[in-house]
Amino acid sequence: MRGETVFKQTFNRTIEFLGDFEIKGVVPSETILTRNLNASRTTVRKVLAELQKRKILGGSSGEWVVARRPRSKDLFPDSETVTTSAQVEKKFMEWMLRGDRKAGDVVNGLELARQFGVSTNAIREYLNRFGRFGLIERRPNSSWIIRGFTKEFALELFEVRELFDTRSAIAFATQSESSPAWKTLRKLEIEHRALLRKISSHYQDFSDLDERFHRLVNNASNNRFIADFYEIISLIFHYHYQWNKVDEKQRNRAAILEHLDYIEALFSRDPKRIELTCKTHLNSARKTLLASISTSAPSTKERKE
Amino acid sequence: MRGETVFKQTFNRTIEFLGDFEIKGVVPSETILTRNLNASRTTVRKVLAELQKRKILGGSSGEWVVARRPRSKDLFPDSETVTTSAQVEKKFMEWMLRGDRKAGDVVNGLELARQFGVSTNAIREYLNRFGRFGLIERRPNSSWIIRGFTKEFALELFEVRELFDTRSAIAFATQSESSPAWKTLRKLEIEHRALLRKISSHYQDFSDLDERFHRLVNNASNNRFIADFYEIISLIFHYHYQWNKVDEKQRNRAAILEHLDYIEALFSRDPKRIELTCKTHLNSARKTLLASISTSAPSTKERKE
DNA sequence: AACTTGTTTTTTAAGGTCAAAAAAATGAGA
DNA sequence: TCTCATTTTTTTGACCTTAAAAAACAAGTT
Repeated sequence: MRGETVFKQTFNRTIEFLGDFEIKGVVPSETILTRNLNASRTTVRKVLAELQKRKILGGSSGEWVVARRPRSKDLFPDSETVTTSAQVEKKFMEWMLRGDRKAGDVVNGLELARQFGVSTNAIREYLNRFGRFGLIERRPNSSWIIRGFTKEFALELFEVRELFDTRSAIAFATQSESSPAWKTLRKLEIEHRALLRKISSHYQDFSDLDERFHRLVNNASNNRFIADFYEIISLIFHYHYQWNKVDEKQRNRAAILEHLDYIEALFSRDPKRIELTCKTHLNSARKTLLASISTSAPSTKERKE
Repeated sequence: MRGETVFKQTFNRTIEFLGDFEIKGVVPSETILTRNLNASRTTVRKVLAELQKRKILGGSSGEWVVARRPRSKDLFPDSETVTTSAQVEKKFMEWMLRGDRKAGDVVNGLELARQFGVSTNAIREYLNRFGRFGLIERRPNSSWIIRGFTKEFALELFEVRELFDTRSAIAFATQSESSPAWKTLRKLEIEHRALLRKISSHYQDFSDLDERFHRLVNNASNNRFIADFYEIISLIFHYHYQWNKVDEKQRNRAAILEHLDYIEALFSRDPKRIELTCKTHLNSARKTLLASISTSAPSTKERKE
């Protein structure tokens, strides 16, 4: 059966939303809530009913009024608001990137299902979607096998990334002066400088900034395949950097400086300069990733062709 | 329940395989059959049992002997040997590319399942895999929606293709002289010339040749993401060209000539020339594809952001 | 006249179970 | 070490239940 995660998520979001309201403040209409909370009216109504039951909302139907300030106790715990698929992703990425997976090993769907506490269906669906990330490979009528988070993987990933990023960067520079992207870029530049100042304590904030910056540049290409590919990059980096803490502060500081060069180049609109700064940045990113990949020997169970 | 398509496929393949044997010829061991037929031993044994039942094989177990020549009547009909997933692909592509799908329309999994005569699971699995082709888009907790086989799609597809193909072509040219790819290329060149001679009657053979040629070049890049992307190209072209018969002979003739130029450039190993011939070819391919896309107006049901 | 909301009904996707087919492992004998 | 018989696991694919979305509609509001 379907879980109630959507309802619980929406419920929590509603409580956050109501946090800004005064006691006896009138709650907006269902339609407006639906839009703001990004859920269907059915779900919103269920949430409202629950809020009334808990005496957070009062007033007769037709006009809801905040009866008491919601407390953090009212929130559903995080553990109940993650969908199965999100759980699977997290657990699978951990299993894949942190576990000592060797090229040629088989992925046992049934075992994963048991291990993760989800149905085989959930695993199957995830594997199908994850397939395009290039870390596993399907053998028809048989299991998936692991290609591994290897040096080759990183090199191939960066080969394509370089092609796409340089292209996007040039496209970015040729946008019209009035494009809102320029403003966003300026904001990001300021954020970069701000982070640089408090780098020693906040260096962990970089990964988010990094993602936003590259996504902005990539969007300029306006190409779904390039955008799609960036999903792969994001996922890999998101999980991998979570666990790679070696020299993190140092690395992030260097990356910020590279970004600033890159941003300046974008503002200059000089293609040569853009290409240069972009490549410089990607080169050190590649180096970092490669350095973190343990050069483990291939499994004894070699893949049969 | 699972169908018996693998068994039936293997059965047919076994019969073909036995076609070369004499009456009373001894059949190879199960292990060897398993290797040759590309199936598991379990399936092979099931096939052998069936063959005995039909008196095609005789002799007591331990050593099978051909008892009678298998007849084509013994084969399972093709309709019973296609897996569900293959059926879904074919039907879906037809539905997607031939049907009058508008951007913004929703994909109704349930209805497709009914229409195609398969389970909803099969559809869901296919959609998940098909998602990366960029023709449909997922909305969480809701249906997939159609992005459409539009002009933009073709342009974005070719933008990436151009990046990848030129890169692969250069990589191809820098392969060592001893690489077997050169021999394959020479063979393909000969095939191209042969086809050119009998173009008026055999022009339909081009699509296969086209695919093999481009795949060869792309493989030189040795990059899983580039290879993966070529799967998209292949699928689109495979289905789309099946139905686009306008000026086919003419188009194919022109394409062969372009290929020959391209091949010659590859042999010359001159990067400039390679890039030029490659781009020329891609430009006309793009033109052809664009021309075949009906410039249909977007659906009235506009997609809500 | 567009926008609410209460109510009800219909559809659809998420996510689970289960049976059978196919694959893989095990064992025993030559 | 290669064979085949038997047993165990795993994948495939169909089915089923329920949460969520969506749609429909009357009645009330701005």
